[in-house]
Amino acid sequence: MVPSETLFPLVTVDVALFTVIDDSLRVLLVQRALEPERRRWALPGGMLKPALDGSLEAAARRVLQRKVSVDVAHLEEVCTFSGADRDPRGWSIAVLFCALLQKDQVNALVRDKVEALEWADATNPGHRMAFDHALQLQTALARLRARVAAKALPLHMLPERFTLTQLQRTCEAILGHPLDKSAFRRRLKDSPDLVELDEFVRGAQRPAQLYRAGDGFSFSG
Amino acid sequence: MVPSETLFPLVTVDVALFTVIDDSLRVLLVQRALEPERRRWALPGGMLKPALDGSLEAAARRVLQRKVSVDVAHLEEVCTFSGADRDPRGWSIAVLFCALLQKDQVNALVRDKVEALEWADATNPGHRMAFDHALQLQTALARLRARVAAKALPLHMLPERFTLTQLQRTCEAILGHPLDKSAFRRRLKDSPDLVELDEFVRGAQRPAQLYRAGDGFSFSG
DNA sequence: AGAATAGTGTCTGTCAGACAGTATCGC
DNA sequence: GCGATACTGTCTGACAGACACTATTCT
Repeated sequence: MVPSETLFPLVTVDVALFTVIDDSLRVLLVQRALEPERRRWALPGGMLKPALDGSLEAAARRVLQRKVSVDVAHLEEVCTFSGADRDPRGWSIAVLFCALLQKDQVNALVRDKVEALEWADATNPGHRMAFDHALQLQTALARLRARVAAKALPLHMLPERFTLTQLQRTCEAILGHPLDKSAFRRRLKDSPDLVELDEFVRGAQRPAQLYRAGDGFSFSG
Repeated sequence: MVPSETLFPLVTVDVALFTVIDDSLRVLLVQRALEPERRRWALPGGMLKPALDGSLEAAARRVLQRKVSVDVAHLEEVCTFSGADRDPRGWSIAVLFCALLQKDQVNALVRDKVEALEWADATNPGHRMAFDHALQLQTALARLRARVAAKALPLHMLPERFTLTQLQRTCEAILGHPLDKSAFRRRLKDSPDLVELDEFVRGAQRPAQLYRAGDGFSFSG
């Protein structure tokens, strides 16, 4: 215990990194290699380093870069968690971020040498989690769902070109319940966030039109 | 400059404390008594003190208690502001809170011995503000407006017993535009957040029914 | 032809804005 | 009665859920 603890809190950033795999919403968990809470599963996170980071959001990007070598398309602050008891090392602040990963980057994650990675079911991760990360995950999930329920489109989770059915499946996976196809498409018909392309996906059935994100698109802006 | 600055950021809490005076939305500003930014107007705020504060929200309550001796009914985290340049003392984090003040407590504010207080127009405070507080105010105001636009009732700004017209005027002051009376009341007709009382306000016209907040009421919950 | 998926049309209920109307007070 | 404010009724258009329908491909 260093004396500065009573003057300065520990400041960490944690990231709930979401993606959709097989129509199920997943969140990235890492198994901690160091004490405290060694071997427990946790959201990827790390200490703020003022000498390296331009802001808390930059710190979150650095953590993701270091742990999984990934640049996420969307990163958004959710809220903070603070107090003397949430981390045994002392009075601490965790700033929670919510991030969306492009589907085609899921396999680009680099497995850190010491930590195990897992894409856990976001609604039921199946591990007892470190610190207050179970609460953090619940909070980030609620924020993500609220945004999608409020008609934000999770385009940052999809490949650059995608079909409306893919988009609908992604929204359904996030929300956890099915959506009506007709209503879903009607809502998107005149959205400036979607641009109709002149390309189609061919499969074992009727071809589906491809779309891309509109130019000024932002998930929450 | 102490060397710990490169390891630990300064952590402060700032509070945008809103109320409605004369049908206009106001925010509490204080004039700084100390450097840096001495004599500039700012949102009330202060350093986090881990030895005193149970959490960042508790720190915000302590700051309000110390600066204006007031216990606010609603206090909600908005987001953080961070970086090396926002405060000349070094790399810093400000955690912004949004608070609502009961109308009948407006005059209960204690003027701190060194700082001047002012209830400034929230949309146009009329001062050049310290640090990034102009941006903070704008952000807190946007959050408040978004909540009220999403049908949250700012009952924490009203006295314990109030009329529907008072409530509507308060919402209008927050949003900055008039609301339709019929639609407003229709929406509240079956709300569990409002309880009809058996009392009326008598004036120079038809008496108005009084209401109080429902038992489990929370501005954003 | 039939399976499978893409995409559309229509009915209906809910809800909000607009606005006119009625009710009840003081003077 | 008149002014003022409280409160209500009704019309209408926007929109979302439900669900049946058509369209186009592959096998």
